[in-house]
Amino acid sequence: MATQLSKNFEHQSAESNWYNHWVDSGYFYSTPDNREPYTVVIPPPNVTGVLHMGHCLNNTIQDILIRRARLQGKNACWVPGTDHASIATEAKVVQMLREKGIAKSSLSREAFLKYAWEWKEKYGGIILQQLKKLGCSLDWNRVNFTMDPDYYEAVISVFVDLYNKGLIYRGKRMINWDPKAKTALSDEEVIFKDTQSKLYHLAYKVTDESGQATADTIVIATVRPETILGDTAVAVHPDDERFKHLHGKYVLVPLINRRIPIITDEYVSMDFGTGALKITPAHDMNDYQLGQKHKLEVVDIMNDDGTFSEEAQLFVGEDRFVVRKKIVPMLEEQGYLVKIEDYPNQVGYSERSDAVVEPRLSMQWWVKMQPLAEPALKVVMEDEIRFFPVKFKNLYRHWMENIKDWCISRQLWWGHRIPAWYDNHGNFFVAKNEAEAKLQAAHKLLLAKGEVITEASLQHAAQSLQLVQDEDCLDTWFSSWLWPFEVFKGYSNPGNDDVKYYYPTATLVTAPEIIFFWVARMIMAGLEYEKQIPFKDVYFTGIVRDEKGRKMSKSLGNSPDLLEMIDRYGSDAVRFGIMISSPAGNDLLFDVKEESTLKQGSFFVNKMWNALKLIKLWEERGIATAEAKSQESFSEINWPNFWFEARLQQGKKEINSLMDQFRLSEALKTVYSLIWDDYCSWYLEWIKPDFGTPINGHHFNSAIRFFEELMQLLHPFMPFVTEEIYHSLKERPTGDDLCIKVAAAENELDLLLPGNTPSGYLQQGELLKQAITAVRDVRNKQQLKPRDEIAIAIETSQPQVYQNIGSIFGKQVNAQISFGTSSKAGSAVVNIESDKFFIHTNQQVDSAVQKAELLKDLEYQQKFLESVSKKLSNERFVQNAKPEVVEFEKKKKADAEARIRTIEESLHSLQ
RNA sequence: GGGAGCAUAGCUCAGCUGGUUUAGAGCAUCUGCCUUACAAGCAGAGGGUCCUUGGUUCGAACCCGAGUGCUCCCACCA
Repeated sequence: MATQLSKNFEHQSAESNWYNHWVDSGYFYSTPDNREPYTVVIPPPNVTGVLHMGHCLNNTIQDILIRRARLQGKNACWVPGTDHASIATEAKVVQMLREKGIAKSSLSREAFLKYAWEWKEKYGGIILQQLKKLGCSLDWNRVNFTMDPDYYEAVISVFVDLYNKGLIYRGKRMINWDPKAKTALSDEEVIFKDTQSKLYHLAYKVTDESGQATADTIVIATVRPETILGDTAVAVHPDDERFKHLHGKYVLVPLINRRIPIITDEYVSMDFGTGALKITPAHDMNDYQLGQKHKLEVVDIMNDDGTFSEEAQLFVGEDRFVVRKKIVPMLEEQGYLVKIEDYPNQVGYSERSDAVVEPRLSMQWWVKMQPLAEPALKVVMEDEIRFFPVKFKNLYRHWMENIKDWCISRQLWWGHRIPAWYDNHGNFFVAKNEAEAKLQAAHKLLLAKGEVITEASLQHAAQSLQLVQDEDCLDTWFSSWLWPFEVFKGYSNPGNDDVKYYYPTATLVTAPEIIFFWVARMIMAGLEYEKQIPFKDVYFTGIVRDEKGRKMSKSLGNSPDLLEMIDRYGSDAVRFGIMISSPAGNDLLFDVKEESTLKQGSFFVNKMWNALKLIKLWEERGIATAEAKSQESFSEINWPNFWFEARLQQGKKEINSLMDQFRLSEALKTVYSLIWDDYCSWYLEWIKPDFGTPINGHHFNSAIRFFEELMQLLHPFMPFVTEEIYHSLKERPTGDDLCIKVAAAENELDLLLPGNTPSGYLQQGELLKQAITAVRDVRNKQQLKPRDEIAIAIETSQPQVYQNIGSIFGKQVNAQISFGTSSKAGSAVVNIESDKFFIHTNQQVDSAVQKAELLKDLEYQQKFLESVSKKLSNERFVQNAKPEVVEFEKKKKADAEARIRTIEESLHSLQ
């Protein structure tokens, strides 16, 4: 029965219909069973995020992997979820409040969090809805959020556990301080601006043994002369000859005459400034580290609002910039100032208040990384976890071998609050909740008082205690590092069926920029808490750039509106467009203006749609069911089917191997060309019936079966149009959907090719294609219209090769075919291998064109022969090269010689 | 400053263990076609100093050294 197909694939309605059908049929839901699991956990997008190109690439890749696993008969489980993203979300909420005229500082923590949760309820999860439009086959029964009650508890409990294991400690750290907003800033919130600064050269007096100033001085260079009041050393390079006589001596800080040591460190560069560096541990990141290394005193000369403190001795209560203005003339007056140079440098400004950021020491929480990093490095180096592409192994090793402790506290409210409580004696207690913290405090108190500790006395003492919880939150990554197992409640409910079945997960797909933030830490947490790696393979995607090579970002405004693109081109086309040029780990240029790959994608959809229309047209016109009369005619009739079968199996193997290596864009290119070139351009043309004749039944049935198999191959990449075509090809019983149709395993690929090997069919096919193309080329060059009839005489030593393809050949080039030597004056000639094709036509052949073509070919072959002969006459080549290589060169030589003979004969016949 | 990577057709990229490479694909270009699925198409064609340079080798796009240009990550230099 005839099916009415619309002119185009109507993606807008079809895509959402299919998606709903898949979800309603439960195809994306997974529960443990006896199949092999294939698990992927989504890198949780920010809860308030919206879909951008990065997500699109990342999630398309995951969907391709998951859908392929499903078609391989595995139990595919893709877990969705979102991240609370403390900094980003808090910033958005603060901005929203500011627009309403509410300052965060005017709100209590509770009131702020209420706004934040309202915001999350309103905007959270929009991105997950957008992923549905993209076709992502996520298990919607398993949505997780890093601040779900269970998850929150797991994070807190991991903190307490690591603290009890001695892996979490408190320590001072240099942070970016905003003196205007009086808050700490994360590195991401600091904007560096090019600034024209001045470099002040200051002379420090060197002291003698009694501590008195001598005439000797050492000159340092600084852009912040006001900070000299906090200096606790002067550093020089140990090999610097200019200062060797000063090693171990002391100098006096100008104006206040504090005695500080001269230290040596290779950190100091000899060729910058004066080669001598003042060290101010309290007010400079690097100085702080040097200070730690050399156990220097820390003198903090500033208050939290940027004014000078008592410690400074001078300018107490005055602003840092005022001090800078005042101190320079003072230094000059007293003879300390040697010179002032212009010096362009970068100065950090607060993203929020535009104040110049002040590096400042503060108490933070830390995770000791060394013990966690060692096993996590090992599993990657020994390929228990494989990285694609491998180049990231090096990067990973370098970082893991030089790992620094992880600062996990953030001066934010939105997130997991640090489970530490303080009493007013400077003690702190780490516990899962306030009650437990109080018990700890009570225990300590009773112990100190020497009182008897009983359950009752503890409870009693605890009741009267007042503790204050730490104000800070944990770094977002401190929750997301638990993601691969906690989405299955692996920590909160250890050893449950889900975590046993799904963990370790199969593949993690993520961006290389978070290899340290996230990937490395998940490996650590997985090994620490599940005693197993969290995933077997990590696929690093590229960075999406625009046509000018710029990273796509909101601030540049060069990120296209994805939902609009999906509306216009369809999800399949968008997926195609983004995948066709994105090899693993390589950046991918996405031409937003031209949208060329999107167009290519939608052209491809259209092409397949038209192939479907052709088959439907054949069906309408009736199918010839007559059996072949003989074995010969059976082979001849079925030759295109056998050829395509062979080609298809070859393609499948190639695609499987590419997919196994995560070479997804190449796999897609291979399917694309298999469908467009081999199936549409060659196969369908070869079986196309003559006008007015019905299609042969063997051809029709094979065409449908091949189309189904091609749709199955393409389905992971372009799920919607493939499902639609699959259903349009035939009536299907309920539940017969491409989305879950398990493909034959590679070792089951039945060739069923009678009387020949696949390579025989493939070779014959190549010959046929070559012959057709060559004759068409002659037609073009001789300006023969496709309708002009011609006759071709093939002169060949092995006519049996043409037995099954002769008639197709004749039809494709619109020619009468005969065999034998029948060169005629005025005919054109082409050479395929060592066969000659004489083309007879009623029209006058342009023999100059013919001759030129042949001579060009001849020249090429002669040069080729020359290079091969040269190689073969090189004794050392014959001696050293592998025998098979030499053999091959000999064959190349023989072939070239035969070919040259053929061309010469053809040329001769033209005379 | 430290580390990593890249450089092949106009553009985006393949080219795996050095020898089917006198280097492939897609897009773009050019020519001819409204041929009864598809002009969003069909048919055909042209297009390369494999960044430069030195070396290793019988043999280099591929391995090594140097140079040039670009990109990314980390630390952001008094």
